[in-house]
Amino acid sequence: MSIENFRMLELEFLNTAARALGRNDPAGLKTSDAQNADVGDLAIGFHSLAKELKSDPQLLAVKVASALAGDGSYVAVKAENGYCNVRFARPLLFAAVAGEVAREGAAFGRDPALKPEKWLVEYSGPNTNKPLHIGHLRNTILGFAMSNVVRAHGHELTRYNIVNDRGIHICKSMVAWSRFAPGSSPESTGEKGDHLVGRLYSLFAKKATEEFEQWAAGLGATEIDAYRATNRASIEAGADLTLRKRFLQEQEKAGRKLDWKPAKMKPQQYPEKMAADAALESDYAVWLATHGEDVTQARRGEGLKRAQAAVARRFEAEVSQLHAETRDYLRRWEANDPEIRALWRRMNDWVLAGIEKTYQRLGVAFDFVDYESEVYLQGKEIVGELLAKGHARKNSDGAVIFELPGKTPADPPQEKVLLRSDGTSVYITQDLGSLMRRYQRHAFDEVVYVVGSEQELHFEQLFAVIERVVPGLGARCHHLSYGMVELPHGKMKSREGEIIEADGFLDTVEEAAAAQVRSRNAELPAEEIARRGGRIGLAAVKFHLLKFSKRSTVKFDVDEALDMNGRTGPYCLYALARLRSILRKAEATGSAARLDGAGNAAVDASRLTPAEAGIVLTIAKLPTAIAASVRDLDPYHVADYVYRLAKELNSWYTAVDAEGKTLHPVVNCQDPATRALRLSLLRLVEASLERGLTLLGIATLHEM
RNA sequence: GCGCCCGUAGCUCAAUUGGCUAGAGCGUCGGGCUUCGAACCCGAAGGUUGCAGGUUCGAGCCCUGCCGGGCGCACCA
Repeated sequence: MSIENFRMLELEFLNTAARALGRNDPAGLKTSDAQNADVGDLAIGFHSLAKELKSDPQLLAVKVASALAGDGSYVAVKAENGYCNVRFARPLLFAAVAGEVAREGAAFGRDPALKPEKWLVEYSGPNTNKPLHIGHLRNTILGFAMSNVVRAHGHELTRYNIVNDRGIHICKSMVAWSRFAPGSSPESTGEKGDHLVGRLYSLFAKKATEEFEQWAAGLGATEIDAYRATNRASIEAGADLTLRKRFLQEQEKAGRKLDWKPAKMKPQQYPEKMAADAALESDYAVWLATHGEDVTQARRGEGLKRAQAAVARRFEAEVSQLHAETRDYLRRWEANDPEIRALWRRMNDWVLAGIEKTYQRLGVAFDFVDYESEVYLQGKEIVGELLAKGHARKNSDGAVIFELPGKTPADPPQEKVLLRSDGTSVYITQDLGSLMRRYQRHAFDEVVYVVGSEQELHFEQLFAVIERVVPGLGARCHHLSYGMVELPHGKMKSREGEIIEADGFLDTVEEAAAAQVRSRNAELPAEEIARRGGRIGLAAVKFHLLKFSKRSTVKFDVDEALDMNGRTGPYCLYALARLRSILRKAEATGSAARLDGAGNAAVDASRLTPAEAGIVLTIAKLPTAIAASVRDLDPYHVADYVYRLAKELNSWYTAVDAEGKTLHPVVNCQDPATRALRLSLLRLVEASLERGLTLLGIATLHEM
């Protein structure tokens, strides 16, 4: 039997170890990385098996080591600390890995033993009232990479996008267009469609604020006063509550004990607690007195804030022309008013065309797109079926209720609303609709939703509901939940605060990258500088968004992401470009070796230096990295793989001996056999880096 | 108040899912270009893994209780 890939080498090792212990198969054994490169390539730990056999791990390790000693496949075997470390014969290792890369080609990285399943991945989820922002960027890049990785692992993959194209926020842009910019269009203003509509949306917010202030300046002021007069008691109580909280926090910081838990208190502690309470109250009185000015200010501020919020709500609901018009638009939209529908369709098309341009620029794509304006209707049908089958029930006021178990076993069941009492749909209705439609259409095995961690509860509930509808399906639904993106200036969140729109952000990074290129290659034509800057900038953004595990909050420091020194996209791109420069030189001097079966058979892999063998071993780990990414639903393992390989390559490339002479010359290598080997190795690294970066959605360069 | 997540080197993050001596990047300090791209590389210092218990042959990882932070707990999306 010939060894065709690294996995077979691993299995051979495991099987031999199992046989040495008198077992039929390697169940209970698994390989891990050797402790370090000095001791070997791979290891097997015998701790858990020893426990099972009531034996000593080191004893088993020694037993296996002695069985491997005469085997020509291994050039070093060492039993230590309950591990058996081995180093594979170099020709064997090289042939296995080179053969795998050559044979798999563009599929390198898949798991040959995998039983393929049908997977769906949903990501991006744009709104049609504004352009993509930096939060969408993490989502889209993460989702695209995840879907690449799922397919690379060997599964059948369908990529989905869900477009939020209906609701009150869309109507705001439409009202702004009708009232303040009728007739404007991307053609007339020269703006990208999504930017135009986003600007109209902001314009609505601005005009609504103006409307409110105008009203508040006159009639509104008395309204606020009246509100404050009638609600003085509760306002002051509220203000007092905040002050008290502040006082208690200060006390706690100072080390005062406040966390008396009545339920856990022993009876003899009661007098102690009462004394403590009395002391606390008197200290609070003193604190209030000494913070007199502060207190009045806070009370005034707090009261005003609450009054304003309440008045603003009432203003929106009862006074504002703009908000009334928006509600009117929504009602007419739902009633299929032709005029409103036409405007809606027209503006949506603008936004979608603009967003599509951003997708193209990012190099991401989808196989199917769902529109909420369509799936919410299917959601209603699904809810109807649930009702008919008795899975859900109607409330006294007509809302459809689904009973979910309480958060803890002790809690009562919670009532989840699936349909409002007026029959309109809520958030979960449409997700139910799209999920069932996709399930019926594709009969998928697993589905992954790429959505921010703030929606964990929503998906938990969605999956619980679907589990009741299709038993067993809930467990096959997954939420790829990720953390937020922050810029040095402040927090970035989809529905609050300053929105950093994606195109402008990408422009900034790409221009900074182009400036780097220009400073080093001033002679290049402007278009070429822009092209390289674009690739480097995108690589910087994507790698930075993929190199952390999904849960962590990403602080996006542009300078850090663009740094050539460090764990960055540009660094990986540079390693690959430098490698390709060598290969070009080799082609030019006619010393190139071809990466095919014959070429590899010709190279003498026994000449591999330890550094080179290490690189081969790293190359071989792509299937492992991909498998880990699928297991964790997190592509960062692949980003880690790419960086490690780039790092090892750069190290190898620049290594020098004691006199400062290059240790690993390629083109200049005097020995033809070593040169051929190194060229083969570089082709393997090139293919692996290209493959890894492609999975991350990062386009590479030949020159930087 | 309840639920989920997080707390690891000065900073930002890993740790093959309970295993060998807890590793990287940045920053700091020191070193390396007459030869394939120095847009790089090498070395050093830096740790009571938030605290206190527990389970285990073995805990950064599992359990309990605290402390600190993030997110969530709508007939919003």
